[in-house]
Amino acid sequence: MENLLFHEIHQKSRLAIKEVNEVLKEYNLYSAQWSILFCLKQFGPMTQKEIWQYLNVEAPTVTRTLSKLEESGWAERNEGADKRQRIVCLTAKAESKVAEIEERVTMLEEDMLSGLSQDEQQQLMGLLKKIQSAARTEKDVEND
Amino acid sequence: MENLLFHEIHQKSRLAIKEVNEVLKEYNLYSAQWSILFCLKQFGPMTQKEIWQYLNVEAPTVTRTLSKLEESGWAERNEGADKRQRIVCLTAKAESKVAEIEERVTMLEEDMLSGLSQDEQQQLMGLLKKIQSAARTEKDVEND
DNA sequence: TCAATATACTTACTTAGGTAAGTATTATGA
DNA sequence: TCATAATACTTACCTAAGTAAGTATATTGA
Repeated sequence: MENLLFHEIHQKSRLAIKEVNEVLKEYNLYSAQWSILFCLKQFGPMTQKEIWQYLNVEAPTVTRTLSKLEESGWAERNEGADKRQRIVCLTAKAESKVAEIEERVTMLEEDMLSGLSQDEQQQLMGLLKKIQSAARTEKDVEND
Repeated sequence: MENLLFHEIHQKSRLAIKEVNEVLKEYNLYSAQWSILFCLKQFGPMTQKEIWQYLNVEAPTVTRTLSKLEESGWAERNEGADKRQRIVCLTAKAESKVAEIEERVTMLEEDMLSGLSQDEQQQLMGLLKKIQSAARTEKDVEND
């Protein structure tokens, strides 16, 4: 990565994960696991496909992370009507903890963003969204 | 990761790595390996510590990546005056290829950023830099 | 001087994510 | 109907990066 912008994005991504993990340590969780718990809290029971589509990762990533969440008693996978699907939901333990964790993580993120005004945060988001795949060059955008 | 800003940063970080890897595939390289080659091209021979400090990663990460670069004939590690240190440099093969790779990667990155004006790119950089470790809250900043 | 400490790097183990290929189930079309 | 194709998930293998602990060399201070 040599454009300084991408370098900086990569750095901040790693920093955020590191700091979130520091908070999650107390719950024996990691950032990727938390992202799934948060997802389930927000949307209720979901198939694995719905999870990886929402998080924009590949299917195997979710399979692996869910295996750990299941082992550690945060999530459950049940057979769906379509037997290929597995319906994922939070366990009782998770239900009782997720709100507390969310609060802690939100506070951390607000701290990390405390150097930016609300306006700047929105600006930042807007600018990030303009970064696109190189497969989609200027011409392609016309076909939206 | 639940603040949408951090989610977006994480997504773009992964997207950039994925696309850079696509270009590097042709050279049998990966993004982390390229970041070290680029570093050596820019600064000349360096110790491993200088590399991991510049890239802001941990020492073991550089050890591992260099082992692969050495195996595949892109980098060399020589003993320094201080025998604890290993002085890293590019091989002849690397010297002859690095400029070409840099051009390809730069073009890709420009494509990905083509939706942003020069001004917006600088804005984005400035905003990213304002994201800080939560260990450094507002009060701490005073002590700079 | 030389024992204690610090430094540079490595090793072992873990999470996170990607691709490719495999399995089981469902949907489709001749 | 039933062979073929598509879908949902899993498995195996790879890169990337972190922490903790280990090794070898260099530095420091009593």
